[in-house]
Amino acid sequence: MRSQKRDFTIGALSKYSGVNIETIRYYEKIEIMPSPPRSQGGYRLYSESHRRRLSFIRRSRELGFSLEEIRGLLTLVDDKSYTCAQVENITVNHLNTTRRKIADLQKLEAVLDGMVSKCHGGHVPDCPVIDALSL
Amino acid sequence: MRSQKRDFTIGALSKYSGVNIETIRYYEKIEIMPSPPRSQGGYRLYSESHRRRLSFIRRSRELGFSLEEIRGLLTLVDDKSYTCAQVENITVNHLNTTRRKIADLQKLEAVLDGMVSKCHGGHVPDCPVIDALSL
DNA sequence: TCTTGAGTCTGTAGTTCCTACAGGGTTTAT
DNA sequence: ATAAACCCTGTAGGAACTACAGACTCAAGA
Repeated sequence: MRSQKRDFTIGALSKYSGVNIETIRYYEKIEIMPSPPRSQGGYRLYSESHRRRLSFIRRSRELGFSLEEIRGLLTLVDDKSYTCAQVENITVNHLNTTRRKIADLQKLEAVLDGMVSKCHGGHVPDCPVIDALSL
Repeated sequence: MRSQKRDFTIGALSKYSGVNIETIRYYEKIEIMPSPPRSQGGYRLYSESHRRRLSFIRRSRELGFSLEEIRGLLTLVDDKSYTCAQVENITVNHLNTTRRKIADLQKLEAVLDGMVSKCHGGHVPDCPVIDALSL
């Protein structure tokens, strides 16, 4: 019993992944998602691995990575012929921007949290949100 | 001695904030940045508060917030006539997405960090990066 | 089996958020 | 005063979607 792959259509994939149907087809065209097999009538048939890849892309986009950055990471998944130095290069780079983003978001979190607390106190606080991310 | 505001041109603002000159003018057109005063010859003259606002926008964009989301936060800064309930609404919302993003980035960080360690060990690791953000 | 309605197909055009000129005026340093 | 470096407006292009239009497919019920 390997992986029974119950295929699903593009509409179902869209629901499971939170990505628009049109965007899914767009991702296939620019080759960041693979072309799936088709039914006799020409319908795209997806499986679990597609759903996982697509969810990864969506969430990475929400974190502010460009499709080219994501494509770079995904080649690490797809292409098994990298040297350690190449992998480390891509990975360390991504790790740096990831850590910077975490730090920024935590600053933002602190400011927003402070505002909510003050608001609970009853009077409208002024909003120092710019101070969090203005260098 | 209040704030001595040494004005600077759009090119300088671009350097200080890391935002392209064209993008700065675009932000003015869509009214997410205010129209600054002009010199006799028509040059835009910016001061420190512009720089801070613009840096905030740039870094928020890098964190994956849309201009509309950022505009929402900035109205909290600009408009002093909100009720506490309104402020809390906007803020709590933003706080939720912010925390979700932090959590996602931390998962990604762990995976990338793991890859780098394995790479230091000498042999090319396979890349479980999708697992970090595929639900 | 035939029909009907929801779902999918390709292709093209529109939106958002920039980015890159073109052709001209302004500043500043020599 | 004059050239280099900068800025102006306007328009056109690119990335990453998003929204049709018109035709085909599929599942389910009469």
